[in-house]
Amino acid sequence: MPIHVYNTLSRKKENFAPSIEETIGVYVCGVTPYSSTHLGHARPSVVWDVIKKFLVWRGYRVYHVQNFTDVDDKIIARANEEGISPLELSAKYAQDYLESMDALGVSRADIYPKVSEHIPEIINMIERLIKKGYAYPSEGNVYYDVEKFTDYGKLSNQRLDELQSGTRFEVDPNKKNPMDFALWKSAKEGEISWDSPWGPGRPGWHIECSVMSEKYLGSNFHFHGGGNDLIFPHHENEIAQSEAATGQPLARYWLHNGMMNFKDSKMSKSLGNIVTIKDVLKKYPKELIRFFILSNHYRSELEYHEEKLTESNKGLRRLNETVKNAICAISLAKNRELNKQDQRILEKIEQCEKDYIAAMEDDFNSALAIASLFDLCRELNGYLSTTNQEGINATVLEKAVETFKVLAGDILGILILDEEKSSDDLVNPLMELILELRQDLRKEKNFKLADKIRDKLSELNILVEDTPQGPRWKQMNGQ
RNA sequence: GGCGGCAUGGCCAAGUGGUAAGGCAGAGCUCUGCAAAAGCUCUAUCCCCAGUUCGAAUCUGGGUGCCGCCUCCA
Repeated sequence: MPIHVYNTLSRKKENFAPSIEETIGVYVCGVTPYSSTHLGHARPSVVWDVIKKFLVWRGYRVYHVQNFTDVDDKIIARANEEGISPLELSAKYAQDYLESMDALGVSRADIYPKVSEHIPEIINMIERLIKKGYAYPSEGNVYYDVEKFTDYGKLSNQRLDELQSGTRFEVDPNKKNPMDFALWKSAKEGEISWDSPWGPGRPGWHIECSVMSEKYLGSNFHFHGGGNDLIFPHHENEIAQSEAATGQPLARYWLHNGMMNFKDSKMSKSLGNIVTIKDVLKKYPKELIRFFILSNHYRSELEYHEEKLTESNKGLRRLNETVKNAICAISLAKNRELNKQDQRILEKIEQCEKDYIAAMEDDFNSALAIASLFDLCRELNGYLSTTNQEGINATVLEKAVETFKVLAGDILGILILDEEKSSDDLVNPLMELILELRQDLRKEKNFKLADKIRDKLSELNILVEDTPQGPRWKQMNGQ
């Protein structure tokens, strides 16, 4: 079955069928690192992390480039406030970004190119654009001449005249057209700058992505991604720059994720309604944040509330408990011929994997993929409570656990399997002892004392459950 | 003003022509000494109006409400 992806450029789902030999080129617009990494940044990162892992699991090779725009107005302003250099400031927050992503279990891109390290290439592309007549210098700046690029507006479906009438800011007298945008900005007094044929200055916002995607992925790669707030002007301008310079389509598929909203509007640094990833991770596991994000389709808008996170946690926990219980049960299960019931569960496992793949192949519908995991979860729980003579089969359980480990663990990153038992060497044997004594009490029908032990342990955040296979305990951490 | 998107049960959320996935919450039941966990059963006709169609949540037109972009933004 072929993969289908929704392409912003055509505004419909398209077939995505690269040959298995070719490496899939992915360029995802990264961040402008001038303040702490927030949950809004987690969305595209987690989504693309999962897309990459899914594609790799399906046998493809992926090369992923993600930039840091480490020189820009905001960075300069913020650096001045803090009394450090712009590059020091952006390096600090780029580091914060990478740490946050590592903490979320997001696999790293193959390369994170920075604007400040690609000045010669940027100057080179600007020169190419000037030579071809798509750009013009003016007072130490260089502007892109949008009227020269006849396809301008094709990604965001805008018409140049409409855009102009919507102009809300003062028109720069150096520009031929109000919509022209800067490729090179002349430096103000004392500002960070590089020498160029047009005088000291720095790159405009959009040019770095055109330059760095070409350098690392060539002129016609597979996926270009980012938040849908980047469609205009950022990606529109990238297309104008790259396609004018190379004469080739920039990317074949444009994938845009929806915004993460907080308090009814987009989470963004300038609105000040941000929740940092590191803060959330102090209270909740990374798997929960991923589960929360992946439970929604990547293109839809996602409203963040802490209560929604705790609610999601209950579903996630059920999923994880099922897998843990299955792992525990393997040692008690039997190795015998498969009976009809075993056969049925094996079919369910297969069905789950089929549904999961179909969901992911349909524009990476992780929400639907997760639903297939819950379907298997229910079947497996039913199987685990089997009480008939033949009991449960170890091979079946192993197959189920393996499936969860790959689909939920390796690809989605939402499986939590360790941590319930104490790391303290003393606690485990001690708990064994307590539970053994409590079992004796229960056999003697001394339920009063047995219940007291359970209650007191509960006060210590240790949950005791009596199952057909014997007592089970776990530490409850936090929520 | 222009462009794009969204509106599905108490809450969250899939589904883009054939009669509504999944999660959470709720009710009842089963299992259990009790509990916990788990399982089973139950709970919607898809914002409003008009239309196309044998048939629409799904297509078309109109309306209402919300969000994003057009200024830095994932």
